Amino acid sequence: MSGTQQPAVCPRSWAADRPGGPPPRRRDALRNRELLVEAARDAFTAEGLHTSLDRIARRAGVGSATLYRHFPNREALVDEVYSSTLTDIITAGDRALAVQSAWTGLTNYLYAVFAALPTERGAGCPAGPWPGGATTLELIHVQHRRTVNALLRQGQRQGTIRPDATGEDLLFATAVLGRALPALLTTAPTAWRRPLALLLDGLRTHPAASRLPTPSLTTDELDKVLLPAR
Amino acid sequence: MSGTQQPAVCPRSWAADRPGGPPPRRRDALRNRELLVEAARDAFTAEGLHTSLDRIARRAGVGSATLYRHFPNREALVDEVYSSTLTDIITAGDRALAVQSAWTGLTNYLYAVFAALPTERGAGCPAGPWPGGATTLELIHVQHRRTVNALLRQGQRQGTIRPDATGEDLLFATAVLGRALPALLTTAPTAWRRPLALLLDGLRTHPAASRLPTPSLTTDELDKVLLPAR
Amino acid sequence: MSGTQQPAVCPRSWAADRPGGPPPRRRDALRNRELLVEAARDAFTAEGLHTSLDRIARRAGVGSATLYRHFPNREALVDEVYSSTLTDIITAGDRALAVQSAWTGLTNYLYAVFAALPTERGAGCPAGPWPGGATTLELIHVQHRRTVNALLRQGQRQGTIRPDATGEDLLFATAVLGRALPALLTTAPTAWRRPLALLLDGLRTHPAASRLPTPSLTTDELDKVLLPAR
Amino acid sequence: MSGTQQPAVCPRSWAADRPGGPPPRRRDALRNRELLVEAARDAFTAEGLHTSLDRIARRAGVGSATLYRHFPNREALVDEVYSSTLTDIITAGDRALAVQSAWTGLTNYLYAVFAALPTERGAGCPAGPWPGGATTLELIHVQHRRTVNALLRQGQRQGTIRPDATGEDLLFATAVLGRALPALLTTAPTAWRRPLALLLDGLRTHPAASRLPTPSLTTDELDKVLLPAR
DNA sequence: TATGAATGAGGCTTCATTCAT
DNA sequence: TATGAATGAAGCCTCATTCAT
Repeated sequence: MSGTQQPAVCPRSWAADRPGGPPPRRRDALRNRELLVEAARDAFTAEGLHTSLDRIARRAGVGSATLYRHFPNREALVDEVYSSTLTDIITAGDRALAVQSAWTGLTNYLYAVFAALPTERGAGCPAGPWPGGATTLELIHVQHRRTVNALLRQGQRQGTIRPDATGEDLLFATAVLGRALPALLTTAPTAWRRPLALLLDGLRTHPAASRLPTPSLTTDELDKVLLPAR
Repeated sequence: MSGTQQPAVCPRSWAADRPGGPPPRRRDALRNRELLVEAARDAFTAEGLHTSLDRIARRAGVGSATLYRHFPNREALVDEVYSSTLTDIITAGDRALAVQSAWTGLTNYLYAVFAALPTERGAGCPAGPWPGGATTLELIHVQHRRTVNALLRQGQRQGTIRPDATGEDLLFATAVLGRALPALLTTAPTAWRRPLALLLDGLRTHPAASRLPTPSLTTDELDKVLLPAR
Repeated sequence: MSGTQQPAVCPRSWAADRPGGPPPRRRDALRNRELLVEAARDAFTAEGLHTSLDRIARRAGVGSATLYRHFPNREALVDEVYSSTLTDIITAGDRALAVQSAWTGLTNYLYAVFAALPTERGAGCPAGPWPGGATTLELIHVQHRRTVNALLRQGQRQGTIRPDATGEDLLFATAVLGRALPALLTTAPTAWRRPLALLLDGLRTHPAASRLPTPSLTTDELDKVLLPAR
Repeated sequence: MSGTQQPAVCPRSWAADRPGGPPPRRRDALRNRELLVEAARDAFTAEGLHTSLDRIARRAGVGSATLYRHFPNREALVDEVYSSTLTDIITAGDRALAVQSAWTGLTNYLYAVFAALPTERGAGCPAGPWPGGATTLELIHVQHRRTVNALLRQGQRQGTIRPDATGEDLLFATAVLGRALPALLTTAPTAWRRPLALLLDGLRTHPAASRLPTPSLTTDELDKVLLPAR
């Protein structure tokens, strides 16, 4: 997604080469920090944002106090985990707003957002409601809202999006779909494309003869995705 | 039309008049059982399937041990709570399959299902993945799948539903939307209608000029629904 | 001290014989409650109001969750432990205010208060500052202040107490002395009488030829009392 | 008059010019040591003898391991912090013993001691019991005892101090009052003078018409001093 | 050497489950 | 039988102390 690091949206990435910032961290500490973020990403994706921090620490192979040294509370960890996603989403939003056709922009944008969420280099997707104070998640939400609202209004002016749809409709629908992403991750990581396409088709004024992308989930995959998590 | 009680789908409802079953319970025991199921329904709907069982017992005004006497584990309770919904869903499915137009049937069916979930006499909706082994929920899923698949195929034969959609598409989308119901309950209990309508519009071959039902969520409502849970 | 139980000041003693109140507790639960209060009294007295609640539970021979069942937080426990002391102090205050000579009243009152604190049937004495929210301790403080202020003013009007002393002087001095009581408990439980007598002698207008009460601490006792606690 | 440094009472002050001791430290090491002692003094005074050592290190701007390098355990740090106070106390004691009137000497001495405790160049005052093995505090106590005993006996011989008072009485009383100093520090740093004056008035044989020094605590100040520590 | 980092133990609190009455 | 009570395990978090750089 976002090839270049945008400093403005990367509030915590204390890169070691910043001259005026805090002194460069120790090698092993950085390694541990990485391990923790990875473990947290996995855990958040697999078990939701409310997993046991102790378990995250164990997963990362460090003591729980080490986790707390790096991240004074759950929110700080959440923020860190999702900060790269924030970058991606802002980038995708800016790009979409620059496109002539709002419809194309919206389509591209939503695909980009969903693609950014649950990948190994992206950030995973928060399962369920998130704990208060996680400012990165809130920023993501705010940015997403800004972009979606702008594109929607523009599309309605251009006549490609049904006039009775609201930003809230789209935001709610994408949030709901987004929450299902973790369940897809291991089984069918791109399966979100089809419901998204259905949603978009339902949203436009003059549906062209669109084709649903990616193959459908199989029955077994659906079972895996929906039935009791662990 | 399966108006009559189907034993096969009522695995635990030890009705007092079953001849071969356990002996008829004392009046107060039955009363307690009822209270527990009610309390559990409310609690599951309000706080998700992982609420404290202690709190459910207190809500019901009985001791926690009484809860365990009636339901040996959480799953048994979950099953019982959702068993009535199962009946509703089966009924709605049978009714839908009897309709000429599969499209009309499907539409009616889905609205009926969602309407059945979060009501006081229905069952509420499980928030998030459920604990292992909850058989009633699985049965609901099986029945739902049967109905949806049948209607979908029929609609495609009748030319009203896009041919590239699969049952899995629809099942996944409705499951995902269903998981968002609890969050809507207190704020906007019918807000699911609009995303459902969008989905259906995206699903049909020749979209008539449909109108989205119910007013949209407001921005504030959306925030309440999506932002940090309490 | 207060021979008869005064209901008004005994907010938590849910005696089993109250008809309209909560149902009588189970025998063993009451026993556990007693054990916990005893253990807490000892622990508070010996190690201050900030001891580990876990240790109190262990001392009482119950699981820590049992402690929390009986007392939802530290303050509730503190309140319970010191509620009987509150009764004593109020009683002593009322009695002192009824005496003609404010000087006699004050003397008797202070001796009574200190006697009520660190005894086996009294309540022990909070070592150091107490955690917020312990309303019984605050009530004790309020009552004590009321009584001391009244007696002091009266004594000054009667000419027996030096006019430049304030209620705050006396309250501060007694609080400071009170905080030393736990250290005395095991070694010389009445040793507070002599500093109290000195204080009172310093407080009166025409010091009669008073004698200090009780034998003085010995050198060894003083060491035990002052040197590193445990 | 012990104006000069007395080695016997300075067990840990590894001055750089001691011949037989450890080799002279590097300049920055000495600096760090100073910083640590300062930080510890502040922290002990403000938060009691049980503050987090980590916080002391951070306050001093050094790593926690540096603290441990300089002071192998908490007690060593406590000792060092209070060693300068020890000097003050010895000095004041010697001066007092040289005065003709034991009463005057005692009075001056006690005021000097209390004045020495909570100042920036003095040492602050340990709040509550101190951790085992803090030898400087013990030395302080020994010296204090020596002085108080001598003055008391002398005063009793001179007829100015009541004959039934013992050194232990006075030592206990002053210790108890001393423990309250930290609480006074921020609110009313000289408020100890009034209870001390009361005590002394209670102690002398023919009380002259003394006046209590400093204004009394106000009600609000008393509350701040006594009520729940944050 | 001085440091930041790591850690294990311990305190607090809640909860699912079992037990004594 | 139904109950309130008890419990142990687990999560959160902090701190004294030790370790690797």
